Amino acid sequence: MSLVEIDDIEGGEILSLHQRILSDIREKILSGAWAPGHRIPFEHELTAHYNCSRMTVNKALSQLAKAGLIERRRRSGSFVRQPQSQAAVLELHDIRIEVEALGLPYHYERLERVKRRSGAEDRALLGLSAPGPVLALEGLHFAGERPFALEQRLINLSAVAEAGEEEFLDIAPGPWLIGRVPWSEAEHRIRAMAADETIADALDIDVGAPCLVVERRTWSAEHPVTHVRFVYPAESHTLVARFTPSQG
Amino acid sequence: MSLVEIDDIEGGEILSLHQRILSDIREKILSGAWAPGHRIPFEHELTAHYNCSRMTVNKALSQLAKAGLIERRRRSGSFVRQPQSQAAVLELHDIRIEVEALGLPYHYERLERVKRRSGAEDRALLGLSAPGPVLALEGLHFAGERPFALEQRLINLSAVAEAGEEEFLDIAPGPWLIGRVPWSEAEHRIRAMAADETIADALDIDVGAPCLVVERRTWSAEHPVTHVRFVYPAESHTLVARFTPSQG
DNA sequence: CGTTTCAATATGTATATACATAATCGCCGT
DNA sequence: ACGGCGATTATGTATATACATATTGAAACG
Repeated sequence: MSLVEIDDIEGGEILSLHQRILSDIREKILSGAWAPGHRIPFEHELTAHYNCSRMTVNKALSQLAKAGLIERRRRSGSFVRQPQSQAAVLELHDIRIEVEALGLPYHYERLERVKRRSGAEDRALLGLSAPGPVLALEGLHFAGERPFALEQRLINLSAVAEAGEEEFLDIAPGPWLIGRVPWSEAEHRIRAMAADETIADALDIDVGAPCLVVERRTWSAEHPVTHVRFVYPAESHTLVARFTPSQG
Repeated sequence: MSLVEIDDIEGGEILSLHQRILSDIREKILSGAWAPGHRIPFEHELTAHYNCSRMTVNKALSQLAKAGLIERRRRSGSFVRQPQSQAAVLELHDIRIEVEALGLPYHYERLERVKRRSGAEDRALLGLSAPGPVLALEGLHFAGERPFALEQRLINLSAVAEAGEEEFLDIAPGPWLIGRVPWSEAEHRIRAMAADETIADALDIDVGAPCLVVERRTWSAEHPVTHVRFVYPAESHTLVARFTPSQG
């Protein structure tokens, strides 16, 4: 397979040259080093840089083009595209990735954290029949300095006890959970809603402004794990779900 | 570019060999001719069938694999994969069924019907590169006496000529199309938006009220078929998508 | 001065070839 | 029968090469 050892970002991984080129360029774009509109090196320059054939470079670039990260123009070269805020509904979306795909710095900020015995409302949201300990979290995802999404989350501590020890001060609970709890089932509810005062305040928009609300319940082996509600200002967000492939 | 003329569904389009192979196989799989688990021809067989090099076939198959339609196993061949749990969001959209599930009488009412040559905006929505005839429809779906959703639709008459003869007075174009045109690909965009005057008027809600907007583009064998936008008043509608993780 | 033409250039697609890798089948010896 | 070993096979990745196509910029022309 003609493999090449590469010192990758985290711990030496073995990547094919093709993948190496792909991830190099992707990294440059997502990190913002190459801003939208920037002309990326010509195929023949990359060919020289990686010391490989043009076919290999071409394959990588074609793939990036199909993924929508770059745009290729004959005779002119290849350019970093203006990103569109998109997320596949079908994947458990990671807001960090969405934000970074926009070329903006991401951070998370906790607003509230309460441990309590589940009330009726908590149980309805989680789908629990018996009372038990839950962790209620509220936090803001930022794109640059602007709030990008408000997150309101319940975690069933009977299913994920370790979560009770976490502060979630500046790490979002989503990625944390995904790394720890294998989910077996999820349900999304998507709707529009007018911002009430709490939401308007958090997201810095007007009361009554339209918002997109995505709620997700997740189960692991029949046990409810978490319920989360993401609230996005309407202008900032479109969900995209595509069926049958366009690959990336 | 070594182009090949293909007699395609409507009006000869020019496809590269690579794309021809891709869509051929995709069609076979999506139509059900090759069921999940079926072993698709070996690369060398396709090479012979299309009279091209293995690289070309390989590229197409790799793409299908990345798209998740097929699975490739060394020494064994390539197999059609079990379909992914994607149907969730897709199936949601027969509005009659949604309404009837609520126990309310359903009917559809046409507001507008215009046949025209596609302008720039039409082409952008449909994803067409060249101008051609389109049918623009606007209609209302009712639940009982109340408007349930506003539908704004474009149909590419180059792909579905018969649609030009239909009046769509009280039958919705969605079900009509589904019965006639096998779709091979669809894209959903979901967002929230404030009602403008047109929408508020049609749906009998206030200007500025939040709405859920679901847009769908559908292709059949690489041909754009239709673009449709459903606008729901926020209170009336929640999308639900349930799924389990699919490996791969 | 504007327009037409043409060559240069970067990408797009295809070829033939080569070797690596993973999985399977069948052979073999115990 | 059983387990291991090598040959076979299909895919995976890469090479060098060739020619097509779109677009740009500059030269030639009226």
